[in-house]
Amino acid sequence: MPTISTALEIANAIPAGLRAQSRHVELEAGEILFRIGGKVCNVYLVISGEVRLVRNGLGGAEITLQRSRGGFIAEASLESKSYHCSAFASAPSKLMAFPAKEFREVLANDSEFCCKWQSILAREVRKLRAQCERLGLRTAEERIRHYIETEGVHGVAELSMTKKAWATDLSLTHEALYRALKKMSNEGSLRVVGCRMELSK
Amino acid sequence: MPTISTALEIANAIPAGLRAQSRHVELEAGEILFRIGGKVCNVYLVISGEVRLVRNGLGGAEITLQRSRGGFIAEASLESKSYHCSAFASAPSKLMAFPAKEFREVLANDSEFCCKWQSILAREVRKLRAQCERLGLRTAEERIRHYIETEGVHGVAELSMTKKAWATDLSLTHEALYRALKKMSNEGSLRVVGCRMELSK
DNA sequence: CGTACTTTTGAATCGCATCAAATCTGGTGG
DNA sequence: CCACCAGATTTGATGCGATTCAAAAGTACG
Repeated sequence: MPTISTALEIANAIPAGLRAQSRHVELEAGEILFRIGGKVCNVYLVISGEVRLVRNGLGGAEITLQRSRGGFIAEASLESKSYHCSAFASAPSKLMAFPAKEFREVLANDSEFCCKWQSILAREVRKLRAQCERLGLRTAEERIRHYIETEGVHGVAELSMTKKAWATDLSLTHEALYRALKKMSNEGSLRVVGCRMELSK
Repeated sequence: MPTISTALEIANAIPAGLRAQSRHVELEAGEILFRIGGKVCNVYLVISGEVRLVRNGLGGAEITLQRSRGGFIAEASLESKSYHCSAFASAPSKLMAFPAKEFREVLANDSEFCCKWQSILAREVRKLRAQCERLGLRTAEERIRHYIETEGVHGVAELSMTKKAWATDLSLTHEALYRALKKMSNEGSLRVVGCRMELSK
């Protein structure tokens, strides 16, 4: 079975009947997708851009629960009547909206999709755990190595994004990332060819 | 429905028939649970201690994919024949071992458990995403605030661990955590009473 | 060709890690 | 009950690495 990871691959795993009921949603930067407390009408799949799930903390500070640049958001809301957080686009974004009611029904009745859905969730769990470990590393170099080792194959990873966006994923400033890459290149521990990152030792 | 989060609550969500087939496993620090490439015989639930999933990177460096101090490990292995990583106890640990074959069968045939399993996975996903966001924050104070806001209720969190262990969760040294807590207490933005953390502004 | 964005480099600053050591705390055995 | 021990908690001094602010150079695209 092929690996399911990108948003479009996930979209293809969804039964045609349900996919036919989906709407395409486009949001400008800053536009709100749903508000905390609102009725759960849809489950969303982020195709491009960036959507943030947030809650207001004490003193009005905004707490980000999740930043999604691809994949499902609000899946957990399938189990509840109202949203536990708000969502807005932090960049121009494209999404697919699936009606929650029908999604639940398909999940309950289509055992094949049920199985695939579990697979999607399990994969997401594994990916997130690796990301947590990566973010727990203290230096830029360690995070870079960890990324290439876990996201790549045999010490080689092909970036599907700009280095600047990669820096955000690694929770580094782009300056810190560029400097670390150069240092590693100079030391000979990494070869950088365009978007191809190759660990050498 | 009550929130399922601790390892024991998860254990209780498992059908009695399957639970009856589980074994208790105790590991000393350093003991190996399974090796990469080995046949997937069991799925494990970490009750106490700490288990790490690791792979060898290039040059022999060990890459940690996950550190679990409670909850399932190797669920993703349910879909594969052999383990994609190795696992060992990094502290004296207690686990429950469920036979993978039977686990798969129950998951396929017991629709109630199937539903609950999805719920467990979805909850894990949500928790991990919040943790990723937290680890992406740059300062000790921000991570502390984020933890209390997301793991607590109305700005109040009761720690179920020592502050030292909390520091590990926040990916900080215990010294950095202690200092940040004191600074926040002095500034009046946090009240610390034993294990009770209360944000005030 | 111009504009927007990424990539790159530099200098100053800040916060955390590290190493060291003292104090406190809960639990154990004499 | 008290001495003792292991671990948690706390404080101090120092250094390193990332952030921040600034600016220049490169690049893709209309």
